[in-house]
Amino acid sequence: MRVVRLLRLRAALTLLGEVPRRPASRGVPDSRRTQKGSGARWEEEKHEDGVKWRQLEHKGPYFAPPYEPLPDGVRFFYDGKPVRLSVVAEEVATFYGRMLDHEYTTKEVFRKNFFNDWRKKLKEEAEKLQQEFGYCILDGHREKIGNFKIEPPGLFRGRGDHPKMGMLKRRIMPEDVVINCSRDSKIPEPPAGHQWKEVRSDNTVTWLAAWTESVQNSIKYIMLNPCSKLKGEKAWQKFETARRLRGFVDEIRSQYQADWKSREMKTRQRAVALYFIDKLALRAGNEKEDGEVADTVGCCSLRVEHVQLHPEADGCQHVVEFDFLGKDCIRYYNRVPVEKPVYKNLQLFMENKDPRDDLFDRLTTTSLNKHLQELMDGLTAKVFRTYNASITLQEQLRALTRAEDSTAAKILSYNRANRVVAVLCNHQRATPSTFEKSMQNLQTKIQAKKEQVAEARAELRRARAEHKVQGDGKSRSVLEKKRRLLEKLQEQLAQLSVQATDKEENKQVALGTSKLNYLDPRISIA
DNA sequence: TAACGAACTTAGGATTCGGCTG
DNA sequence: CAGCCGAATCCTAAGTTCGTTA
Repeated sequence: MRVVRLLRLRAALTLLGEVPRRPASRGVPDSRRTQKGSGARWEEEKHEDGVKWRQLEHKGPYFAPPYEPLPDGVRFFYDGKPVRLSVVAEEVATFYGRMLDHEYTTKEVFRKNFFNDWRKKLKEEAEKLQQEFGYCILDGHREKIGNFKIEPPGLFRGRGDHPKMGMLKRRIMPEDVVINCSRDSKIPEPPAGHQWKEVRSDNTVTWLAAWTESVQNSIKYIMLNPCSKLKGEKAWQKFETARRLRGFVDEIRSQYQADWKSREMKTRQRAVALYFIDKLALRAGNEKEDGEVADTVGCCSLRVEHVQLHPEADGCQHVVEFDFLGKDCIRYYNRVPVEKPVYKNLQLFMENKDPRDDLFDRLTTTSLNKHLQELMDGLTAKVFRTYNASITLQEQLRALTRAEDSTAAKILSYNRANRVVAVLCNHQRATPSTFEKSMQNLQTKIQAKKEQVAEARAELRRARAEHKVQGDGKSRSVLEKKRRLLEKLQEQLAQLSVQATDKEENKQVALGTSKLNYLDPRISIA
């Protein structure tokens, strides 16, 4: 399966072609609101600065029908909860409902067949929606949209200790939605009896529709799927920037090391922060408005209470202990030995401060990124995460694999390398709810295998004794067979315990995020 | 220059899919 | 051949970055 995926990636990559140059200026070009000639060929596209498309046509977002109470006596429940059904699914459900009194419905086969077909109907409908609303035409090509459904209303549940949890996320109506498409395209039809808030034609942005969400008052967008050319090229550029960093990183490192001794406090703080971003792959850490969102931090927003200094720990000198909640309220806990000047600087930064004070009080993400921009065109804090994730993957793969390995061995090594990256980036997950059970199953298997091994060992001993007595060819071949059996079983046992270790180590590590966002596919392919 | 806002990427949990196994 | 389990996909929250505005 994974091999197939890589092949697909390869195909996608060869399609990507030349990487467009980054626009020199991000100012709004003249073409912002005007329609330039359409129908240009895909490969020959050369957009002016900041222009994302020449032609964009789509059906607008899909609005799920609003809830209407069903007439008395017509209610559908699943697992004790009322469910809302589409017209078709509802009709099929009534077919079953009409037969409730009949003894058919007590028959397992009848129930199963009905349920399977009913589910098929729901699936068909999802496919129909995907076909109708799930694609747009961008510069003459049909592209998949990432999220074409308007988010349904509900109670907001932020992550972690969110001050706004439980607030109502109100229903979005067409009157809330701004549509973005080509001026000369077929303007999407709003649902019957409604109007769009606005229809505009801005080809300097990539979104197709947008609305303001009612809990945080932020804008939500409908955008293209990651497999689209637009997103693919952007991802390609991201990895190109990370690759370029490789040529600068040595010098950047010597520079920030030198800056640890700068006379200016601001520079020292920046140098220590950058060291953490580089070495530990911490996020930039923008300031957040408190009371509006959960209290989480990144590098620049670390507070004194988030670090502890140990002159000596774990047999190392100058150990820094980090303990804070990062993005999505995922805990970051790490003890790292650092260079002496870093340690001394941290002592200095923490002097005469309260636990709630900023560790880097002279530093903001803006000033840090401004500095990085001067060191390399396009360099920002997050590039270090991409760079370090990709370089780590490459090094791990180099160390773990050799060309003659079997595909299975390569996949295992790839997963190992992937895991090292996920740990670096602190990509965690909740231990799966099924973990205990499946681990138990595995342990049972291991136990059984151990018994088999013991049994085989005893049999081998017996065969050996037998051979000593008999000394003929037949007893020798029995002995050999027992020996091979024992070896095979021992190998299987080893395999199982590796599996168990793997499972245990993986239980809290999420591999998907790094695979998706940080690992340059070209490294995987190579 | 700080605050704000827009646009885009990155993230974990829930849900669905699909291949494997006993 | 169902039932299990990990992977893929969906969903949308939570970040980063950069331009604009006060």
